[in-house]
Formats: sequence, structure tokens, C-alpha cells
Amino acid sequence: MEKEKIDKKDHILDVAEKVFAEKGFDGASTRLISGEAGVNMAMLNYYFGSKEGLFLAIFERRIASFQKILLGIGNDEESSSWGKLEKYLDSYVDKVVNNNCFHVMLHREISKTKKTELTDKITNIIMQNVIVFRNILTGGIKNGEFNNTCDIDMIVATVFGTKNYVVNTPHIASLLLGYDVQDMTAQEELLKPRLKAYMKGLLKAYLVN
Amino acid sequence: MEKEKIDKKDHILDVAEKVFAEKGFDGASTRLISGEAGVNMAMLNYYFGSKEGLFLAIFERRIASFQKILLGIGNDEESSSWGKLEKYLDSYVDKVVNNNCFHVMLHREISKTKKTELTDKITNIIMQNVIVFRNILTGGIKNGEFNNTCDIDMIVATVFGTKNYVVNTPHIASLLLGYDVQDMTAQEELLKPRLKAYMKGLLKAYLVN
DNA sequence: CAAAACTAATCAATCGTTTGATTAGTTTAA
DNA sequence: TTAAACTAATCAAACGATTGATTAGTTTTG
Repeated sequence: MEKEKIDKKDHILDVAEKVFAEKGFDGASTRLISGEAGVNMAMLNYYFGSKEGLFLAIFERRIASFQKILLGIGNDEESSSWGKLEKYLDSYVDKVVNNNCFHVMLHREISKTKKTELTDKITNIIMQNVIVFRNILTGGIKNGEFNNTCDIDMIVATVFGTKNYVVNTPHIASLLLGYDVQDMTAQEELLKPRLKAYMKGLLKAYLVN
Repeated sequence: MEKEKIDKKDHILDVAEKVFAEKGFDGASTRLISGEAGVNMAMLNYYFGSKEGLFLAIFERRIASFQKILLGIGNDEESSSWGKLEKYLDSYVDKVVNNNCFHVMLHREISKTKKTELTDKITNIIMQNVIVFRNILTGGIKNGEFNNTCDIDMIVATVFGTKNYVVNTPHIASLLLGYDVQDMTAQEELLKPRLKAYMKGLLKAYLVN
């Protein structure tokens, strides 16, 4: 059936995303991916053409759902700038922690110094996300809610950078925070609320003074 | 000459650091590294034992010089905790921006979610540096300089994470900050002072209140 | 000369990919 | 209806290329 074919491709993408996050592109062999997914090695090439094709397919799938979420956040006219900021942080932390495997992959790719077609694509997608958050900050300065001596662009780097450090360097973050940040229960009960509360406290101290 | 041997090893380390930063550990072949360095392939094993030995030698060289600076800061009994923190931030930003190739390489390896012998070694090395900074913060809380409601461990993540975001995602950071963060002149005249001033302002607002 | 430094050639292992064969299910045709 | 023709999915096996590492032999150095 058509349905089963799509499910199987999706299953391969799920597994491959995890393995790429674990080992990196070159460190993840097609044998390992197909083995983990429980499919014959040749199926990767049959479905995705090549290893790179599989890699790109992971991005296309996530990016498609990624953009839908973004549009809804910035357009909330009723709440204050601080309210918007809290909303943004909440949904951002949730989304990023839930898809941490993909974000590990993504960040490793945009940390490449050389420009490629893929890094350009990713950069554009991320910048859309950045601009939404940045607009909330500039809006807060214009209406007087936020301190106008703040370095807005650096705050963006702090929010995304702090997230990256906690989510993308799991071994260090686990030692630092005192629990396994890769454990799903810990993520839900400890990491998410702590990260949200901390970021709000940090930004409140810096922005509202 | 003994001098030449050391210089040659150092040259290989320089080249390997750059290639590892561009391609990652698995993506950088020993043939490519030796070719770029202009030495026979077997020399890598002759000097460093193995590819992993070469990789670790890069770390040992950078970490060795960095730890000397760190120890001097932590043991400075005369200055206040805030003074120590400012000192740390200044030397940390300088060091990190200057050696950005190394830090890109470091962060890419440590972002691998699966534990390996290599990630364990890197984690231990990084944690030593993390703890020095962390001790400054806990010291400041104990002597009453810093607000005791602060999330110390998250601040560590913020400092290292903000740095990573600015230094390790050059395409995004350049768009965000308005200048090419990979350009050495811009790094010296714009990026470094801005990053230092911002971090101090951010931490002061959060810690001292 | 003896030890250290260096090289070209070669090793087994693993890589991503391709192959020809087989299965199961659907469509066509008489 | 039923047998033949066709298609997509799947498989084990093998491909040539490349990997990190090692060998045996040569050159350099003190």
C-alpha cells in the first residue's frame, strides 16, 4: 500500500536523524543506519538515492513543519512585549527540546565555515526565526517596556546559544545541571521548566531595569 | 635539529586543527591532513601514534596554555568575585575568538550525543574549565556579592553558549551583528569589545541585584 | 656507526553504492 | 475467469574506492 511505503520512509528518516545526531554525517555509516532501522542497506539508496539524499530529506521534512509554527507567534497584537517574549520562549523551548536530535544535526551543519547550498538554506530558515524574536525585542524598546541601552542582537545570540549549549552538548550539560538531559522524563519535568524560568529571569533582569 | 622537530609537529597540529574544524573528525582523512601539511602520511602515526592521538594532541596544546590563565584567575585572592569574573570574561573572549578554529572543532565533537572514548576525554577537559568559572560564581554567592537566587549552572551555559553562537555559527552571527565575524579586523575592533561589554552588562544585571 | 627521522609501498578493514535475483501484488488480455 | 505480463519492494552478495595503520628500507643526524 501507498500508506505503508510512506511510513517506512518516515521510519528510516526517524532513525537516520538519530544516528546522524549521534555520530555526525561521516561517522554514521549506511550500514549502521539501515541496521538500526531494520531495513536492507540497499533501501536507503532505493528511497533516497544516496547517503546525502537521505541527509537532505531529513532537513526537508523538519523544515516544512518548522515554518508553520513560526508564523503564529509574532502576530499576537494584544499582549505586551514581555508577554510576547514569554510566549515565544515557552514554545521555542518546547519545540527545540522535543526535536533535539534534529537541532543537533542542524547546528553542526551551520557551524561549517564554508558556504554550501545547504548552509545557505538553513541560514535563511533560522534567520526567519531570529527575526521574529528580534522584532519582539525592538517592539519592547519602542514602547518603553525594555531598557533602550540593551544590545538586542546579542540577546538573540544568548537565547539561542544557551539553548544550544544545553541541548546540543548533552554530556557537558548533564554534568553541569546534575541530571541526564537526554532522558525524556528529565527533559519534561526538570529541563524544560528550568530553562524557561531561567531565561525569563535572565532577560527580565537585563531588559526591564 | 630538536627545534625543527618541534616546529614540524607544531605545523602539523596547526594544519590538522584547521582541517578538523572544516571537516570534522571522521570527515578529515589522514591523507588530506598530511597532504595539506606537506608531510608524509606515516609521519602522523610516527609523531602522534594514531589519528585520535593527533586529535587529542591538538587539545592538549590548546588546553595547556588556557589552563595557565585560568588558574591565575581563580586563585586571585585579592580581587572581588566580580573582579575575577570580569578578568575571566576578558581573557576567555580573547582566547576563544583568536582560536576559533579550535573551538569549532571542539564543539562539533562534543555535540555528538553518543558517548565514546573521545567524547569522554573532551568532556573531562572542558569540565575543568567550566568548574573554574563555576567556582567564581559560587564564591560570589557565598560572600554575598551575587544574588543567591541565581541559577549558577545555567549562567555557565549562557556564557559558553553565547560565545558558541557568535563564534561557531559565522553565517548567522554575521547577519545578526551586521559585520563579518570571520574577518580578523572586525573581530578585533568590533566583536571582542562588544562581546565583553555585553556579557558583563548581562551578568551584572542578573547577578548583582 | 648507531639512533632518529623519514619515505614509498602495502596491509586488512570499512566505506557508499550497485548488482541480479526474488518476492508479492496488481494489471492486462483472451 | 484465469493465465500471462508487469511493477514496486526487498534481498544477499559483491563492487571499486578509500580509510587508518604498518611495514621494510632509506636518508639524515649527532
